[in-house]
Amino acid sequence: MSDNLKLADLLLPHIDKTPDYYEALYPERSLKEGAKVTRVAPSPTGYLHIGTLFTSLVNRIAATSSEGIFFTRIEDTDKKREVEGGIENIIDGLNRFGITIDEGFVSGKEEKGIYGPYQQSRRAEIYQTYVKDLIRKGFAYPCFCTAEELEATRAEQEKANIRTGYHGEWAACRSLTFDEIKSKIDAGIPFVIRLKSPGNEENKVVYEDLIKGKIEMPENDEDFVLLKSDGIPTYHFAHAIDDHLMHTTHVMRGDEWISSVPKHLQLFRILGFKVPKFAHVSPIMKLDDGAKRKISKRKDPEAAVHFFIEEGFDAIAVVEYLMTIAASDFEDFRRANPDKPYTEFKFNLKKMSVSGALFDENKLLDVSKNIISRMSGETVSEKITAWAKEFDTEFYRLLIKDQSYTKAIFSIDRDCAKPRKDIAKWKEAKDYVSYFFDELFAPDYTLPDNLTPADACEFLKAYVKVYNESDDKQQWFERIKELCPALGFASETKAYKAAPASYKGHAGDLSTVLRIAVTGRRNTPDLCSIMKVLGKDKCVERIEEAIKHIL
RNA sequence: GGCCCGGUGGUCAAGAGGCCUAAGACACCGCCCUUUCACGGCGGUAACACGAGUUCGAAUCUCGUCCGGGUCACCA
Repeated sequence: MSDNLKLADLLLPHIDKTPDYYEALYPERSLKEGAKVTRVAPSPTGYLHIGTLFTSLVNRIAATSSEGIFFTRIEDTDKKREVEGGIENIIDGLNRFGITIDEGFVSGKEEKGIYGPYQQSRRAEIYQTYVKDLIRKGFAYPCFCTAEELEATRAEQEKANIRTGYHGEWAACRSLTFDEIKSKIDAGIPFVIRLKSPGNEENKVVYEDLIKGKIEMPENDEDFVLLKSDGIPTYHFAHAIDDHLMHTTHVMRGDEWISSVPKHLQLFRILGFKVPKFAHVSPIMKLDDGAKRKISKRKDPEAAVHFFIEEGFDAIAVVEYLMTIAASDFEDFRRANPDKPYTEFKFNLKKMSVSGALFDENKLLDVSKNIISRMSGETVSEKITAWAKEFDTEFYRLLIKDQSYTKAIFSIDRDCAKPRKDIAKWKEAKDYVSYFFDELFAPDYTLPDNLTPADACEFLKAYVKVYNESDDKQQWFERIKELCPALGFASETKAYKAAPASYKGHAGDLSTVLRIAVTGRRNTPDLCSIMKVLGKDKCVERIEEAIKHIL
């Protein structure tokens, strides 16, 4: 038996399968020509990050556009960084944003698909089988170096101005004999398995990135770690094995991975796997003190997608905004098809930005306003109620007290040809509708400069007498006009503008007075509708109260 | 520092050698519409990082400079 075979058995004695077993276990997928199999492979280290949402969305839409498959895989190979509930946080987060998952973890607990397990910590045996095979073939070896030794090597390299890393002659354990290894193993010294890299730094590897284009880099010659001392693989190795076995056609991930591509390419080649297409997406950036930088989990609240939910952004608004960043032609699609779901958009990798976009809250707000303006009053009312239930109990109680009243409030100036666009996030709604609830009503009775308290009150007193709840919008305004002459105001704005000196003001000014009296503010949606929702008793009560304050 | 990637208005971007006197969207400003505010309409301010080259012709191709970003782990 050759040393390599003996070594393989010595290092991984419990592994009795060969790669063939798994190759047969996970057959090719039968999908239509051109279908993309994509995935997102988060590690459960915290909350769903805006960047993860973004790449998930891109992967999802790429699969959808090609009638392919999008799956999730949990990369929990680093036990130290894992957090409780990490999988739920991420997967349920994706669900919350409407990212449908065809395969893998479809919820925090439930897994679907025949290429599993979709969690790397449960795939140890698979990785080890392939590693064992690599050892047999002389492409991998055990390394017993301690962190201190590695650090010392590094220091020495830096001092001598040599490229750092575990490569070539610096790969101390590369040339260990079988007997040396055996005695270390017998002594119980922990070890990792490293790749015996056949690469040469002088050579170039070239690959075509679907987003960035042709990229040329030095070949990998680093004997990087395949299996950590706990027998769990590093990202690089797990990526190669999993994406091969799960038949991923397009690996679309954050562009921080670009520099690792030579490692991956080498791995795929040595393992005899077909190389998937790579597309590296640029991160979402943020402006910090005038400098552009990647949104960071630690510094930026908006890194956690939960932030947007709390702020009251509708999930679909965030997704649509992300789509505008993801594809430069998405806005054209949206304009041409205002009512189609974004999932019908034909996504093309070529339309993805090469450089990272700065996160633009203004744009998000705008996208959001447009989306909300297209929702029915009922939908808006339901969504706001749902949001309040989670984040503002005081508001929630008011909203559910009388649901038809709540619905009526949010239906004003909605469901029409020119719907209002003044709500961009649910958090704003409370202030926006506060005057509909006595508990929130905080009036400011300050009159515009051109109106005197006396005129205002005289008008209000007269108005109460003629107010008819069943008037339509036109009749409603007629009432105000009719009161104008007696008060010295112009019924028609044009008349006033033609001879401002002859009047104290015009009908519009008096409607402002009424608006202030009823709502306690100068700017609101259509007053006639508001008064109808409020009801005559409440309006009269408000007007009488206002008169007391104005005088 | 080595290796990669990028650089068009404040932001996102269109742009593949002549169609560029450089689209569009957001933001900002002005006007119009209008009973307020929104909406809508019209208009405006504002950009090819810099320097060489290639070419009849460069935002577009090449090189250099500068500036940003990423990466150099038993993290992903």
